[in-house]
Amino acid sequence: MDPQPKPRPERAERYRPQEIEPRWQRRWADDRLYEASIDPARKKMYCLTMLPYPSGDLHIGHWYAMTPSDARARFKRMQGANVMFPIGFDAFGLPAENAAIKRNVHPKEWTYHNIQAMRRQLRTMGAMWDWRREAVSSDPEYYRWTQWFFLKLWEHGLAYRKEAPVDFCPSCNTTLAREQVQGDDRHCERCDTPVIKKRLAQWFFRITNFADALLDFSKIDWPERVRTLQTNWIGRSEGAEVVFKTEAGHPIPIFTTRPDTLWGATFMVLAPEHPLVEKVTSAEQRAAVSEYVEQTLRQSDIQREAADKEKTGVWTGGYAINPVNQERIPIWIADYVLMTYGTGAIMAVPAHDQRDFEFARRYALTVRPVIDTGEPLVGDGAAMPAATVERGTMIDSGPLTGTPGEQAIARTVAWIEQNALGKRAVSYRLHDWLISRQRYWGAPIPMIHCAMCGPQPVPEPTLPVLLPDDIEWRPTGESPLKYHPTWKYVACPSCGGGAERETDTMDTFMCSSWYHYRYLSPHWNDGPWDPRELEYWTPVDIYTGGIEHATMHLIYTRFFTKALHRMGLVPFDEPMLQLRNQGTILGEDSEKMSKSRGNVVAPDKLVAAYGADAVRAYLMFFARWEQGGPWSSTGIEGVSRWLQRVWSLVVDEAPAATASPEGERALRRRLHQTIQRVTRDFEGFEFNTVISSLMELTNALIAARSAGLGTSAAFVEGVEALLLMTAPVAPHLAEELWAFQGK
RNA sequence: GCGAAAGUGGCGGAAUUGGUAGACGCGCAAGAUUCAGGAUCUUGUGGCCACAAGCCGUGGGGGUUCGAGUCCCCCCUUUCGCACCA
Repeated sequence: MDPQPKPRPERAERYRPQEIEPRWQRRWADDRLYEASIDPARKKMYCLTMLPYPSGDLHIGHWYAMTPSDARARFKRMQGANVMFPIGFDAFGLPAENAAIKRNVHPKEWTYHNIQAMRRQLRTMGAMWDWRREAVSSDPEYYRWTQWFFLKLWEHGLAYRKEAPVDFCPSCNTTLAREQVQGDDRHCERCDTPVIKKRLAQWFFRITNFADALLDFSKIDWPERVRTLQTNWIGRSEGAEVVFKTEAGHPIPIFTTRPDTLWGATFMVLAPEHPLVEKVTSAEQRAAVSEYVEQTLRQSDIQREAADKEKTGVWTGGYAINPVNQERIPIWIADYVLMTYGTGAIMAVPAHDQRDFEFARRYALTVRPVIDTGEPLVGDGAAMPAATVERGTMIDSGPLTGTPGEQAIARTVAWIEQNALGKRAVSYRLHDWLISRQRYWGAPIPMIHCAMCGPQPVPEPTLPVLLPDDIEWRPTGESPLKYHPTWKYVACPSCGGGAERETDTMDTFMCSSWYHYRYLSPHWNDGPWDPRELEYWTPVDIYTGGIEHATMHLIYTRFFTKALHRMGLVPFDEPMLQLRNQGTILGEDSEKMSKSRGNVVAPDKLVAAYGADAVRAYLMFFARWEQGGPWSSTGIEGVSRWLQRVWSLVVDEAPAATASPEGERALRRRLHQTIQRVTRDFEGFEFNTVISSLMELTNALIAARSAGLGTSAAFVEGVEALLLMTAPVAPHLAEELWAFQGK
């Protein structure tokens, strides 16, 4: 090291981020510094942050998600990894269509205009985006492959069409999107009529085929919270399916987790929508049953599923036969039984299930204990205060009477199977993924309906099925594609006869399930990706974004990759090896930021006032990243002052030198402690302590310089290391000072 | 109701493995500079106490230990998740 200070180039003496930041951003772009290319000699690192929806304005939440992710990607790059950090837009979706209806702008125009604006804002972050890899999900060259994947899923039996209930307004005579149904009484947003559920043929993906695979997190390092959310969402229960029969002989399969209580079933309950309700209802009960069913159909799921609600139901007049003891038991309908879980029918065992117990008490139905839990038993159950749900010895249970609690379920299941009354079964809360949207601004589902041949896939070479631009906005609630004068009419690819295109589009979560693959080669025309890029870069090494997607995007994308793996398209079955979630940034009043509250923090203004580096550093400093917290306008000034101090540390002349081997030793010690801590904390996404360690080092260097060590080797080393460690956080400042020092 | 996590100054938050609690920053106070304000710099800043000494102090109560923010038990509070899932 040269102990003499270098002659300093003419340069502004004050730190002016607004002047240096655009200059370095241009320079990095000109040098193609962050364009990542395949390099087998280096360790690759695919760093991914969730792609934004092009709402038209980048808010502070985007900065909070993206800039610390960028800092970590930069840290990895400085450690020698070949880092790819791409960006793109999740560009299909409802807001574009709403803008079209409200303001008469075409969704395409609205979307691409917003993308332009957001690209500009994204550039001000000073992030190491590899713009060559940018992908926009509404580009035909993108959705061509979204459609292609749909066809692959169809070919492999993972896509299917089935009737499913949708919200329907009986007055407007149309289906409604979820957002168009309002209020507790679930009324139509246009005419205030309460909506009803209507069955409509829609497309599904068989995500339930992967339910057990999705419960296995052993290959990925994802936060516990997300794993719990997904596990609960999938909701796996083990038990048995047992087939009851109506008196007329119609089978009624039921699912139970407590087959050991079969002998205690004193009635059955069907969901009001259950297809057998019609058949079992007696003439005398028909009126009461119809009324109850209609009433239920109007209720929202939330109302229906409120646990504290008093249980209601109606007897159908029909009876079923319990297959284990041939007992004749009444069949009821009640809305506490859900058509969407299990088989939509239950055996009710009031003695050992609290819900059945409450129902039985209300309607004076028999309660018969068949499990001895050690509590004093009351013969016929009439005096039980509540259901006993614990395991215990089976009593009054025919051939299995006396079976101890630990073996009760296993033995009963074996007995059921031997006697062909049912079988071991697993039930999930997770349902198949409904991907049909009665909307325009999405990827058209590439299927053709032929009256002769049934649903036919659009032939691959003719993809993409392009969205027509000339669309009329009618307030129908149905896909505008349906009303296009010509678009849907095509020849059947199989028989050549007249046929119609599917007019629904795909859920945008389909587009975002695979975007990390399109980033590899966004303009590749021979497939969804360039296989060489796939081989080198995937899977994603680190994924960052909000936890609000835990049971949507983050489940869908795992399903998607597992499906691709099963089809042999990718060699792994998890898309992202490591996941980290940032918290939420609140307004200065500790409330959620919202325009109506007026507590929104605009990053553009902050950049103008303090520079991107200060915004980046403050977002990393003010709270634990996973936790988030309220914004502070004075807090960012503190961080800005720190950057000013780093600036003057490098730029200002040092005072007269004094030799101090002791002081140098202490400084080196501090430096190496800092290096160790900063490395460890970057590794663990603990950005707040990265910054505080850097502040401490800065303060120590300032103190050392005042003490006369400003020209010592230890000081020069310290400043150099400080700039290197600051670079991921405040890249523009670090570049400028590095250049200033003539490095 | 069930499950999980967390409670540290006026505030955001630090404290590898049990080893000087409160790093770093905000705020506040005093001083310097300034016509003034702002900005900047210096010093101080957990509580009690005039100061020092000293004592107290990591939600509350008990315990283990030479030593507890950290480990164990009970209670309180907050946040998050699930919530008729048969």
